[in-house]
Amino acid sequence: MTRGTGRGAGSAAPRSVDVARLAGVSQKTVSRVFNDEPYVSADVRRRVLDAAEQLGYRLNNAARALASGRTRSIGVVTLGTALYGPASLLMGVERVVRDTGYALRVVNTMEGDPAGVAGAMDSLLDQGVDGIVISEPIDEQTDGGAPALRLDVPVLVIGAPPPVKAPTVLTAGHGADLMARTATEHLLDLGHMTVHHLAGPQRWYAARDRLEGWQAALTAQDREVPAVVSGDWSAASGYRAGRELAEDGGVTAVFAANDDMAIGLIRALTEAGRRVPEDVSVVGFDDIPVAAYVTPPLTTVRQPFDAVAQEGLKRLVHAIENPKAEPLTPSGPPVDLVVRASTAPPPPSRKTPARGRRTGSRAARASSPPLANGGLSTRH
Amino acid sequence: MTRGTGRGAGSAAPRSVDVARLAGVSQKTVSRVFNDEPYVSADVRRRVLDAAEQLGYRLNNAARALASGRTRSIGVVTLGTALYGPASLLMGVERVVRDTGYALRVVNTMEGDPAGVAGAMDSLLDQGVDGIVISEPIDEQTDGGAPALRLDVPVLVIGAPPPVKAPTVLTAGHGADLMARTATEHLLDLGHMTVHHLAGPQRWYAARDRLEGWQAALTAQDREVPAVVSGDWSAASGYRAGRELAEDGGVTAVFAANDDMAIGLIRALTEAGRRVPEDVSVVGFDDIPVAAYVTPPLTTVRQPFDAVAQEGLKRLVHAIENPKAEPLTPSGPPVDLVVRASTAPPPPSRKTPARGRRTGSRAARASSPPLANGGLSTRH
DNA sequence: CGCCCCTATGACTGCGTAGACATGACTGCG
DNA sequence: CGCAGTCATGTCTACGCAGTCATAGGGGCG
Repeated sequence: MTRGTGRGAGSAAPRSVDVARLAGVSQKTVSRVFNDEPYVSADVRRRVLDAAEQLGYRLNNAARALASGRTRSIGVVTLGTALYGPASLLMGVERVVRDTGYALRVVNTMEGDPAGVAGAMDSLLDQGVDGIVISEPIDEQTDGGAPALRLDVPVLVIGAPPPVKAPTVLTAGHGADLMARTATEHLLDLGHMTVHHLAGPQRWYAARDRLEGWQAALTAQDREVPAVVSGDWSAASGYRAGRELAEDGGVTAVFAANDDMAIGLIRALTEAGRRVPEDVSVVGFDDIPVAAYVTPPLTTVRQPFDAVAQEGLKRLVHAIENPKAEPLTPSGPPVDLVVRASTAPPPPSRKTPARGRRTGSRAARASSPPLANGGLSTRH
Repeated sequence: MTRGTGRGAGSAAPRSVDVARLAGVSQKTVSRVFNDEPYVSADVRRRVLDAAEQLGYRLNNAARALASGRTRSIGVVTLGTALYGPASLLMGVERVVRDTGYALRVVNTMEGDPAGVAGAMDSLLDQGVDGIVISEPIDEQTDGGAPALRLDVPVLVIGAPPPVKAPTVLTAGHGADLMARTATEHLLDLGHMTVHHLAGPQRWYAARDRLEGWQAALTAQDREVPAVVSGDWSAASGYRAGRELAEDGGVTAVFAANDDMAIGLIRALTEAGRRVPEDVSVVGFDDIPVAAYVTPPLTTVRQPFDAVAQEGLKRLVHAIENPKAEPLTPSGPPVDLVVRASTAPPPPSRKTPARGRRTGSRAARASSPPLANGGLSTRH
């Protein structure tokens, strides 16, 4: 019963007529069997499948697509990065796509890519996909009103307001603002007067979304909204931001837009002699796999990538196969704050931003303490 | 000069005949223009391109594939994980594939997936790819001699001995053993008597490769080869391993098969009161983006993912387009050890494994010290 | 008992392109 | 001046499948 993979060298690939001949039926009947069409007797179906296996027959997708007008494939536009977020999302999408019987075509966009998302989608359309998933559309030329793309296939945009015109436009992955808000509130609840924000690049919707959630949490409680420091998602940029923030003695809590930046930030703070979490609390975002094991274990917000991918794809496939009304209201992803050891109540003494400007020469005093909870995470 | 993306609703997609009619030439000439065939006058080419733009024409890939027998696409089999290594490799592959004018189809395999790599390749063959890239073939049924797959397209296997039979089988990404050896030697050079190894899952070729490099380094210098501790690439498994290793006072240096495990390991050691790098040195593998910013900054080995992808793909495409001799001997990737602060000479005193069995109750003594080099990395 | 509908199958054809071959126009050269 | 060779273009058709319609047998039911 082993799958007949490949065919012997030399002979050309068998076609459906060959199978038909061997099974003693018409080519069309073979087609019927392989498409699970009704009105095929059990006996004929058996004969056809046997013949097909014997010959090592497999449907020719090109011919199939040409004849039917559908490619049974879905294209994905992702960022060309190995960042945990985009990568996880892609993996989630792949799984769902394959489960639904579609094939996956992938095109990256690089930040700074002149063609950008438009070029990527174009490339997918060239390939004739039946639907498109856009993950984090960062468009270079977003300045003006980039002439919204017009497509003729349904589109699912993850995490951003759609820059496209298409028969169906779905969105998924909203709710990051809520999660950001929860993270910020966690810090306020611990007693911090306010919370600083280490933002991601503002061209990313995900970054803007988190920033808004942070702002909302602060203004809802009438807290001062400190100036935003920005990074580029990398730990290196978090480190740079951390050096700045370390100079401001008034900083007692920081919400970083992702875990990598949070880790860089913590390093900078530590080197500057600000202990985490005793002097400064830090919250990250994403819950990358190492978050629980860095020093100190990082309090962060877990993103439900799989759920987002699955839920969104389900709706996309539905839209592809039923070009009627767009149903299925998206379900909001659950907020999942993971509290570990990088957050704590603020230091008691200091009340007004003590402008104790520290010089770099003192930096070596750092020492990060042991963690109370042994690095295990607790959910919220 | 904006690209004419999409077409107006209602009207069907224009075909090459439509373009031909408008340009006053034959359909075949349109085909010639779009395939960059020779023997088309500049004038005609212009007219055709103008007509095509005017109509918003784009080649129909299905028809093209059917007529030519080639899909101009390459399939990739990856692990369904967001692990830094596989994800980086995928991104690298995508870029190169698109640069060479091919489309990318992706299929994941999950560890534990019954269909496994065989199923994934099958799915790609169904889609009619012109070539296949397999990244880290972990096959469940590798026990016996899994009936090697037979394919009719060239295959590039990254990081493993090929489990397939195909017209052309290329490999890339070897050399991890060398890098592992270098990492191990770095520790020996610092004065450690021997080096322990925290290995990855042995079903992964990458894991076996690194283990071999480590062994080679030790035996080349007649060092004792300690028992191997294994993990599953995750920081969590590294943490578990770290708890074991922490009980053995003789451990002064550990080479972990990837950075995530190294980070978990360091955490466990730290919690157990073993300081890194004063008491125990740790080297990782991969140089993930946060490696420079964890505490302490991680000494690790950088993998040249992009170079491997690019070099391998170049050869694959060559094999696809020239079904003749397989040329282009692969170039070995450069070893790139990044020395940071997680490695140091061994503690002076202890000469023989001082069986000073420490109890967990003392764990809270940990304290990780400041780093000399401010978290910046230095190359080797 | 005859009519109609449902099941099971086949014949024919179109999908849009590229390959094989044909056809003219032109060039260069003996 | 004529013939071979090159360039530029056209004609015809296969690629392998799924849609459409046609056909033929078999009940159910009035």
